[in-house]
Amino acid sequence: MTRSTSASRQRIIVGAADLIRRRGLAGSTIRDLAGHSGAPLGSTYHYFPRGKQQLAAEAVRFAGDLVSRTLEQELAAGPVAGLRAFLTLWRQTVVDSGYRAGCPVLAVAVEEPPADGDPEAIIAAAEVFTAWQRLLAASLGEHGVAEPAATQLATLVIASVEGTVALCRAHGDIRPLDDVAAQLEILIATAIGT
Amino acid sequence: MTRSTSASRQRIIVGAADLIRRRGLAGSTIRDLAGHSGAPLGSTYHYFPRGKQQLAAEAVRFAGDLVSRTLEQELAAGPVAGLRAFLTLWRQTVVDSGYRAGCPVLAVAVEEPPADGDPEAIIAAAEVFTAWQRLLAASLGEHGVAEPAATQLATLVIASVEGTVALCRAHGDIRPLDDVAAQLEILIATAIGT
DNA sequence: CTCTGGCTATGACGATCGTTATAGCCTATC
DNA sequence: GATAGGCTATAACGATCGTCATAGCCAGAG
Repeated sequence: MTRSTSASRQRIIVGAADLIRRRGLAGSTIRDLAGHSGAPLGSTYHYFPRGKQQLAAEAVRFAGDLVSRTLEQELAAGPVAGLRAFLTLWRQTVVDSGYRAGCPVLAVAVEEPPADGDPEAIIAAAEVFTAWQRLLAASLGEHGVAEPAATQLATLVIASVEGTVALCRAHGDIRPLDDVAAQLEILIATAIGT
Repeated sequence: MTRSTSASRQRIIVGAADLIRRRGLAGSTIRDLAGHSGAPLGSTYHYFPRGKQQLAAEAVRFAGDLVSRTLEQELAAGPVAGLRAFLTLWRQTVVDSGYRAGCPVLAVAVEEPPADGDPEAIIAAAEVFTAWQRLLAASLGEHGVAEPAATQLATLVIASVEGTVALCRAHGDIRPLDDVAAQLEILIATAIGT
């Protein structure tokens, strides 16, 4: 039953990531975090003994890895292809949710970590941001962009997309994302000289 | 005593903005929101009868107007000067707080508005973002940047700075902001042809 | 079949949530 | 110095918070 066990645990994580990206971490109760995937409250503390912070950290890592995999795949066809995939991913998230869902990593990053105990969640968020940024920076480097421009551009892309997703939610409009997409594509294409 | 009244009310708003940019809205209790400026809980509902949402909305507008005024002032010397002032403002916020404070407008924008009643706070957040974006876009237009580039660039700047502030908080490092600043400055300077 | 152990179900703990109500203070005006 | 009203102080409301404890269920190993 190791299989079924993992499945339950995984479903809690997936549900937690979905709820956090909508309501934030402080806005999501452990009961809702569990209930969003149909799991009972008791299971949450069985699988995540350190409580809310641990579950949030795992949800952030899950969402982060999901994006990282897509990013890595599409970057094989070059930085512009990777950028487009990254943008498309967030466009779907925002539009499909009716402008109610954002990025769970950002949601955790803008909240205060607990004063007592390890701030697992925000550390996980920082690691995810770093992972995305490195993937993009490496791809830019491989396509002829020198340092420090490659690093700076990669950070700019991650930051601007995260910020734009929040803008779209506030406005209830996808236009900010499309506007930023247009400028980023020009910027990256120019940087790699194509 | 209209003066003293306004002063108390204003101090609550200022304190609320400071707390929200650190803890988020859901992470800040009404008691803390009041107590952060030394005001009693009762005063909160006296000045803001519609409760937490109203106070949050006024805090967002206060912080937004503060930034708007600085932005408008510095943009008189051109888009690059305005950009630099905008970046410096956020740099101070993040560094001076020891990477514990971010942007209260973004904090509200990434949270779910209440299901019942008017979502005053997130509407205020959207209006603030629009105000900033229009100021910058207008300045770019006055310096020869045609549409839609002016609008797109302005949105890119706002979004990327908001996102970067969150990145800096997560990492406990100011470098993302400096990296983004470098790229944005090149981008804007190039766009206006200087 | 028996037994073991992972998982669920249930309920409770004290603390704290947003909000409301009301009684009293305190200053400005006449 | 009395009066009025803006503001504060205090207590309480039901609901819900994160967390923990424990009893029971149920599949797989012996």
